[in-house]
Amino acid sequence: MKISRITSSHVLTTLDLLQVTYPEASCALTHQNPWQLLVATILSAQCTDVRVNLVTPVLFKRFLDPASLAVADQVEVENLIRSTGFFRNKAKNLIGCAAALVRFHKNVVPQELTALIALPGVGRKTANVVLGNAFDIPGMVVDTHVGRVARRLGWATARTPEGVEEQLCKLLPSGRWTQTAHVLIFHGRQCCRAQTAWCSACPVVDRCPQVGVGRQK
DNA sequence: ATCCCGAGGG
DNA sequence: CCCTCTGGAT
Repeated sequence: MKISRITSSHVLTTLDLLQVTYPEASCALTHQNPWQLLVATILSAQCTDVRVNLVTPVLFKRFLDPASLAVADQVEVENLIRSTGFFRNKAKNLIGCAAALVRFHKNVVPQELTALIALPGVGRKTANVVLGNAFDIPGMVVDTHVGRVARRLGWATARTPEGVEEQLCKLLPSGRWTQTAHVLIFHGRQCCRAQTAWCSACPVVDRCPQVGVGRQK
């Protein structure tokens, strides 16, 4: 199958199959607005969404908006988010983030990648999650897993992460960018591995143009 | 004991 | 590139 024959709906179906196979890969952060999503995403580093969702309601009840969090006592914030890990860094970043929004962004979350990354505690990954899930702006972090799996599935041909990102964003339907990156990472780690692919156990073998590439487990 | 859907700093 | 920051799950 050539790349030109890969359609959006074909990709979507494949994605759904992968999602069913790796349910834990789906993003389950609860939020009502970009600000809450930003906070939840910062907290989600090295921590499950379930644990993040346990602390955010308390945090948002105590600090309603960026303005109140910006002047919060760091130790109080630390105690509220302790169970999400890296709590000292996260508390400092959360407060710093809120302060930057107040100071430079009129209290609202910016919609530009560079502006988001400039916020404390916000890197490429967090920024892309916020852009995609809160503003529906295309973008995803392409690591080696995402690149390899996307190429094997025929969804991308580019060799650089940036090239793959561009091809995937064009191919994928609105709002599926971060979810796709995540599910491809899971698939790449657990089944479609770099050295030994496990095609006989692959949930999407029949949709893969390169079944049997490389060594097989 | 080891791994994790990350970010920042050396 | 390598390290560190942390708790919780496995």
